[in-house]
Amino acid sequence: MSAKITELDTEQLIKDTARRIFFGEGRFNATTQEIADAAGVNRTLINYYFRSRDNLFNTVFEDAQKQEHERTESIVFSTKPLKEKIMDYLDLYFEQSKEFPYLEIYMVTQMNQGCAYKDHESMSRLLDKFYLEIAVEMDKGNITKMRPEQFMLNFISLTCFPVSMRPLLQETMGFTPDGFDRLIEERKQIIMDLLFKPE
Amino acid sequence: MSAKITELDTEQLIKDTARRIFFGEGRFNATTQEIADAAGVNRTLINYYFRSRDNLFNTVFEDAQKQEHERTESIVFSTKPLKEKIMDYLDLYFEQSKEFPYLEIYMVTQMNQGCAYKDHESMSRLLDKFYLEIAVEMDKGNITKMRPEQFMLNFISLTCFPVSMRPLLQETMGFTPDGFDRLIEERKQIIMDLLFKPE
DNA sequence: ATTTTGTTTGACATTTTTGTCAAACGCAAA
DNA sequence: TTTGCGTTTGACAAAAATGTCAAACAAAAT
Repeated sequence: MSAKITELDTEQLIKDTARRIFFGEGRFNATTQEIADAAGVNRTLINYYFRSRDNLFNTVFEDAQKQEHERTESIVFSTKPLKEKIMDYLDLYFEQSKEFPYLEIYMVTQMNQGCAYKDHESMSRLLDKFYLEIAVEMDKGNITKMRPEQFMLNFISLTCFPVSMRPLLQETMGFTPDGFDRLIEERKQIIMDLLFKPE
Repeated sequence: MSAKITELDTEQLIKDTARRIFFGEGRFNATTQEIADAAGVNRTLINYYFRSRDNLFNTVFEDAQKQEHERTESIVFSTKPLKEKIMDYLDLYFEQSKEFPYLEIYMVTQMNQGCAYKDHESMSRLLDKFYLEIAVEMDKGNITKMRPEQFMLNFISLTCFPVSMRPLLQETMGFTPDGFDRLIEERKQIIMDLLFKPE
């Protein structure tokens, strides 16, 4: 019944390192050895704390999923008007994408390998709330009328794609890392202008 | 000096199968055994025709890159007006995405693992041409003024993201496969309306 | 000081995946 | 028929990655 005080929990250290390698560096099939090395621990500890490699992967995956969900929830269920919520989300997303640019892509590949989404319940509550607010703004004439799902897709696409596909886009479109950062920063305003009608 | 007439070239069959597994099913770390099985050939043939697994992967990757590039080129360098080019691209993209939804994601992960983009030369010619046409339309007042790169990003994001992230979106947003197909089909018009000002 | 408990380690076993090779095969040319 | 040649195969070797285990260790509890 200890819990080691000397340094940060080894278990957490392994998780953090794995997360960085997966979502930060995009090295989705890093070996347990590589993760252990990066964390500066013995590889066997991965088995000690997480039975198997698969288990570590799932744990890290689910943690990230949960965290992202919570952050989104706290924005969507705040009392601010929709427009501000969307700006908040843009800030949050572009910020976290600096640390973990590959998170969504990883989720897609996982999703595809039979890893189902966990919390349908709360996700659909979140979507319902969001769709409702969108519909209201459409009635007020602040947003072009369309199915709320389409608005949602527009919003997410414009926000996430440049971040998720950054390596590809940066390479093919011929940007320097700095240049691309500036491009992303500029996008906040451009996205808002696309989503909402001018006043 | 034969070239086997009985059935399609084995070499091509392997390539096609690998392509389907990578880009069609998103199983990016399929083993050579799995690919051979899917193609209905002996695994050793992969080594016979493509020396190594890596070599097969690269070949398939470069072929796809080249093919996509050619198709894009033929649209961008056609004589049609910009608006029609963009509609053509939407059609092309949504069509091919039915067969290979994971192509872009695969490229991103590859890109990240040190696989550089090949044909910078012709890509930048293509982009220049495109940017020029966009600028002209902006002057005419048909497109909201912004950096052409941003317009490009908007266009690609709106088009590619829903396709690339389909497994994730479908799952989290609670769509049936058919429902999502309809959503995608509806998007063509929605994207056009977002990109161009109403006449 | 000794025991206990949770952690860490290295050596080893197992499993998975890839690569090699000689022999078999089938077909067309000599 | 036989020879030559590209293709195909299964058995085997090698490599890479994961998982297990007993023993060492270190710190707290007795």
